[in-house]
Amino acid sequence: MSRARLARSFYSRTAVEVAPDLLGRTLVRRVASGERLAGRIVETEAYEPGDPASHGFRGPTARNAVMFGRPGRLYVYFTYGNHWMMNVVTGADGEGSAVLLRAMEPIDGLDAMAGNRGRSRALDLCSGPGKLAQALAVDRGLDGADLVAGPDVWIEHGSPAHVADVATSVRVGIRTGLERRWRFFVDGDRFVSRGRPGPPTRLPSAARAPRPR
DNA sequence: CGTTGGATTGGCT
DNA sequence: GCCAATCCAACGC
Repeated sequence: MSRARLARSFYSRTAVEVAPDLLGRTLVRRVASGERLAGRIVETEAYEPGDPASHGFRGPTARNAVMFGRPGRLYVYFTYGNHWMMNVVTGADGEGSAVLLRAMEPIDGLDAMAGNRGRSRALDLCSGPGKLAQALAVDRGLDGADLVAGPDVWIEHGSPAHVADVATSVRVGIRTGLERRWRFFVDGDRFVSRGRPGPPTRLPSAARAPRPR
């Protein structure tokens, strides 16, 4: 369990490589009071260049500008009139790829997260992308925050999930790009969101007897 | 400048 | 399971 930060090189890979590698890592938010809010990432989605489901598909705009900048920064956007979403910028500088952070198991700062959420049950704090940003008090102010060297939010090495425990599915809530099964999650983990994707499958490299749940 | 609908959530049936 | 809430970026005229 390492508290060292992930380096820029971690993010300088394709979104499809970074997304499963983020599972088991520790997402950390240092709020203004100095308190540490943190958890174990259990669900991500990859958005690649040329992917019709990606915000970057039609090129850079004011909203998605951070996606087209250097990797290792946070891309935050607002949707459905209520919710902020946290993404990690990946790939080469200018490429326009990112990984959506969808859920984590809260580890540190649960009381503060509960206050931010207006909900107290641990399972309700970070089990979805909108919930996660709300629990961590992340909004537009952190769009572009540097995960590699910034003071507000970062990701530590943690304990990477074993490949055999990682499952994939269609990404949640999109209408195009359904053939790309780029949602990655820790199979059987209680803190994964309740999305409505298609049936999950194990990663090809993870073939082995299923564990009991 | 007006319209549309979204990488969701939570409450109600 | 269904659907309203709520706002703003993107796109079309």
